[in-house]
Amino acid sequence: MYEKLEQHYGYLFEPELLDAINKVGVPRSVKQGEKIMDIGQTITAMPLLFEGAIKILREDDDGDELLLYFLEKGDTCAMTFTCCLGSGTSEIRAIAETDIEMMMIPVACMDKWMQEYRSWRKFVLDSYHERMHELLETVDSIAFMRMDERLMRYLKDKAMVTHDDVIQTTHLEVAQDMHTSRVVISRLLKRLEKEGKIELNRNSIKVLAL
DNA sequence: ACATTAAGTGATT
DNA sequence: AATCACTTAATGT
Repeated sequence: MYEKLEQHYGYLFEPELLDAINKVGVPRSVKQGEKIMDIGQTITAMPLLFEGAIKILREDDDGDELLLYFLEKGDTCAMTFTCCLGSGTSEIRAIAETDIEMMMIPVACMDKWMQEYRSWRKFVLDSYHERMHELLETVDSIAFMRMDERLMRYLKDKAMVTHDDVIQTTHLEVAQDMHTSRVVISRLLKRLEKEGKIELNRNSIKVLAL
């Protein structure tokens, strides 16, 4: 496990910190589609991602979902930071977009290391900043972009995090992530295909314009 | 062969 | 852009 830690975070953290992480961190692997965290659940640990991607969702009153952003290797979840200061319960849902390998760090350590390690402090602050930025981009896309632009952004994003230009999904799933109806997505996808930006097949979408 | 699920389409708001 | 109603296509049993 230490090798993975060093491989993915060695350039960020000093050896002592890597040791400390290795000591308290609990390795965890999650299969694709599994729920990692749900709304209202108490947060006890923060994830350090080694492999795979996680999608972060918000839920409305009717139980409909909305994709906020993806987490990738080297990322960590900003929600865990806020929980340390506030309620301790999650405001978001996290689902494994692909198979995941990560390490869970107890929130207590996370707090302690903030004072002890400059590199950790920088890592946490940078991550927070990055998440905030991504969140704003998502807000922008919802508020200012047309649906077709938004859809294209979604597809590119998804292709990016899975490292595959062929996205395995259904129109319905896309619609739910974007909080719209399947019919709308089907129509837009059809149009994007005619424009030569994507290729459609049952249960898969190939993104050409990367 | 039949049921189920995914995707395409016209019409209406 | 959302919803309804309906069709067609693909896939599982």
